[in-house]
Amino acid sequence: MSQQRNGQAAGVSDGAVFPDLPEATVARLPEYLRALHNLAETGFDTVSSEGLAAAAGVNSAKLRKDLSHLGSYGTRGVGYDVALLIAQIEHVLGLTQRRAVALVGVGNLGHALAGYAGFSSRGFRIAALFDADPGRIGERINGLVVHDIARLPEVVAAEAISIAVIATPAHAAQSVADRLVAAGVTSILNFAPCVLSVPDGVDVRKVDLAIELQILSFHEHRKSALTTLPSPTGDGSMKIRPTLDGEALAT
Amino acid sequence: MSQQRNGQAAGVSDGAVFPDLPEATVARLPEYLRALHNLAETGFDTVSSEGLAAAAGVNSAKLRKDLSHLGSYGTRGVGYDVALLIAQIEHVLGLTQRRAVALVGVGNLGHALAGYAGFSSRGFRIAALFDADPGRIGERINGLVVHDIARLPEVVAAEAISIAVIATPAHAAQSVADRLVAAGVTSILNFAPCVLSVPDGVDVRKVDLAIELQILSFHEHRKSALTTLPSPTGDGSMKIRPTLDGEALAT
DNA sequence: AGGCGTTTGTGAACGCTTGCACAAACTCAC
DNA sequence: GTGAGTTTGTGCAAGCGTTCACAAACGCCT
Ligand SMILES: NC(=O)c1ccc[n+]([C@@H]2O[C@H](COP(=O)([O-])OP(=O)(O)OC[C@H]3O[C@@H](n4cnc5c(N)ncnc54)[C@H](O)[C@@H]3O)[C@@H](O)[C@H]2O)c1
Ligand SMILES: NC(=O)c1ccc[n+]([C@@H]2O[C@H](COP(=O)([O-])OP(=O)(O)OC[C@H]3O[C@@H](n4cnc5c(N)ncnc54)[C@H](O)[C@@H]3O)[C@@H](O)[C@H]2O)c1
Repeated sequence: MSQQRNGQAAGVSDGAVFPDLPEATVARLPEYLRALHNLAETGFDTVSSEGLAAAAGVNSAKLRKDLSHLGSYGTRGVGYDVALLIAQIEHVLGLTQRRAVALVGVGNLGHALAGYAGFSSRGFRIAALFDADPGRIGERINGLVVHDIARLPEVVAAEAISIAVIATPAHAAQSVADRLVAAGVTSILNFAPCVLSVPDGVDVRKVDLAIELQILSFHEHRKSALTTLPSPTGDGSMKIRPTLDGEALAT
Repeated sequence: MSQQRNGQAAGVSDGAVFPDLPEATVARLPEYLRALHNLAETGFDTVSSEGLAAAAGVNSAKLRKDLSHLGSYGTRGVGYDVALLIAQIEHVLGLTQRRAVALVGVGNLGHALAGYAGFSSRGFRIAALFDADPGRIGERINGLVVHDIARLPEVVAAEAISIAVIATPAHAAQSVADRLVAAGVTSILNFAPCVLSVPDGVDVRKVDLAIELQILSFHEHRKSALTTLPSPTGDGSMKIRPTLDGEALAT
């Protein structure tokens, strides 16, 4: 309603905090945010839905509908104010303050994550590292010391940690998740290839590299199968390469 | 139709190769496959849709509908033959032969990926590593030598690579993608936080860690906002902790 | 002030996805 | 062989997400 511009959170906290934002929209807001930051660095003050949609790689109608869920922050005939929209999305995503994140499992992958600069530039701070290997405990990585996993409750409470990343082997992941939940963590990002069971109220998202590759593999499989059948409509845009699968031929 | 059991691909390649498999189903097949492998190692010969659904973390009706798209590979009153279903899903996903994957950008993350054992156990083989940094070229990682990115066309052709992983900084990713496509790669898994533009016929999937965390952050934000309002239905399962956001209070 | 080109916000239609519920099909015991 | 119990495969309806298309709103130029 009132358009005062006292930094972020301009006249938004007057109602509920978007209890019914569609999940698909939530998943895209971070993409818009990244695109907006790029635009801001490039010097843009405003951007049209068409322009932002292109930068984020989505349909412009979808973008407008997504943003309309947050309220009316665009100006017809002009577009969206980049800085205002950044502040608005960051507010909705709860990024107005930097969130503390715990990382459990400082192995191969964990080391890379611990040293990743993209965390802090996008609203997060790795606040603590944990491992169970006595040989790893005490090691310093990027200014952080690796704690014994036994100290989880203590450190989680002290650092006000609510989000954790699991980068342990799969066989340890459920046990780690249980301990995280017991320590008060309510959001988990899981890199181990297994399903985690957690109580209601705890969110889990997973990243499984092999699954992504297998989905790509399916489409590769489908593409190479198409080259074996003469296309009824020779569209010409498909590059016909010798099939590497050689499987449909084996019948 | 005919139920001969000549290893994998039993009487399937007689039609088209699943041109209309729903995308949501394709994304879940790898989950089922992983769960099935676990079950097979645990000694299960058959599994019910209920059991497999629980192991994969999905609804059993959804699982049955997904599998029904592949054909009838279950036995009513019994369940699914684990080994047969594994072979079937692997066939559909195009995993009957190990696929060669190129990895571009052997930095922090790339090192972890290059040493990851989960690739080879799930149908893939890292066939080549590439980087642009002269200091990195020639380095040996896990038995593989890091090639100059300039040798991309040559190596991609020699190793029959159709899938590539991009683990370079974001500012280099589009250029790398262009070179990959030019070299004949038709599927890309992108870890750089940026949108890639590729021609039709090339598939891109992205993994963005910060996006996952920001989605979790949204739900954290929503949860902590709920604790400030007295819940109309005190369900008791929600653990009320002092709000760490302190933002809804600032109004 | 008024008209014109531009862009947002959104109603409505469409397609995809999910979940229920149940008949058909199978095994096993006797 | 028959009946009881179990589990698959699927029609159907409800929900969710996407896209189109357009009126309302805005800036700008005259
Ligand atoms: N390396 C990759 O590129 C990659 C890619 C995708 C997924 N993953 C998955 O990420 C996970 C980690 O992979 P990695 O290559 O880093 O493995 P890793 O073996 O190198 O590291 C695992 C770490 O977890 C620690 N750990 C084991 N049990 C623990 C416990 N109970 N509590 C705390 N810490 C414990 C180990 O001490 C070790 O430091 C695995 O599940 C793997 O499948 C890895
Ligand atoms: N490190 C992580 O945990 C992590 C997590 C999520 C996403 N990412 C993303 O993954 C990417 C890599 O991250 P990183 O931490 O490994 O960065 P890094 O700087 O450690 O490694 C990047 C590597 O890419 C190489 N490179 C640069 N330009 C190249 C080009 N044109 N062709 C080929 N190689 C090139 C560099 O020489 C370097 O070896 C980044 O986009 C990052 O945002 C990293």
